[in-house]
Amino acid sequence: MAEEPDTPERISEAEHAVMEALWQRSPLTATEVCEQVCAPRGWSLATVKTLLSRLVAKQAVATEPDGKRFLYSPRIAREAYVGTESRRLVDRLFGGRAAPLFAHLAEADALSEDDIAEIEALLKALK
Amino acid sequence: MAEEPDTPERISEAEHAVMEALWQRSPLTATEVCEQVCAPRGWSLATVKTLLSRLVAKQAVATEPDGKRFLYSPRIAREAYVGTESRRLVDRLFGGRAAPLFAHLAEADALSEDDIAEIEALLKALK
DNA sequence: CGTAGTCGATTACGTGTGTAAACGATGGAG
DNA sequence: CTCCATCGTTTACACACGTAATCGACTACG
Repeated sequence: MAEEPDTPERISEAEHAVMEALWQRSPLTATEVCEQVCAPRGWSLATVKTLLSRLVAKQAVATEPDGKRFLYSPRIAREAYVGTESRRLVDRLFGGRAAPLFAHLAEADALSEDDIAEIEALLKALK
Repeated sequence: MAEEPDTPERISEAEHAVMEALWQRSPLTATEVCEQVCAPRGWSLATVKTLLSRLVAKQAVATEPDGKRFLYSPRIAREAYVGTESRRLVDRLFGGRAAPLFAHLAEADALSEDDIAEIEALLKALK
């Protein structure tokens, strides 16, 4: 019984694209997912089906039968995914500290005016 | 002629560990790199040699003969690597905007007091 | 001078990933 | 009822990655 809390299986980049589609709107059929992601990436429906299967195996998406076909929905929250992914990067590249990442983005001119304003507001809220 | 500016070959996670050793101090021999990275990861010297070869193939590190053995040094700057990697993440997860990343880190309590202070200082400098 | 150790290069092998075709069931059109 | 369009599932395959043993060359010790 219940070891479902899940082994946090890694989601690959291609799989992530599928997750994004599902996070945007769900449940979706495989065909609908393809409509969202196939064109920009030049994928075929078959590819999307494979990715969906793998995501189901990884317990990252759930299936719900709808007549003959299945509907797919995310089983993990976007926040969780985004959280572990950014944490991984910050750990790997910046020794777990967020400030160096921020400094790097600043130096690389990756911060827009809007970004700066927004971050300023967030900072104020944090204090 | 000259397509050396390099195909921006991706550096894998294991390879990145080797790069870190070289960024910290270089040039190093394969054995010296192993001294830095083998123990924490349970790698053998053979593994490090393979990773070094692959990095040489990817033009990410340079070799310089030193008598019988080779000395390895990074051919790409840490800043460049860190830059493209963080950019990739921000693009993939936050639509290219840094502010949402920051917001996420804030919400996840991934920001220490020091981080906040440091970022505040950076912000002030940016304005 | 031969032999043991060491170095980089070559080869190996299992797994994950990207990408997809083939197959089998099934539901809807005629 | 029969056949075709669709599903999801199974199988495929090349390449990247993690991890390593082996091989051929060379050096240094004896």
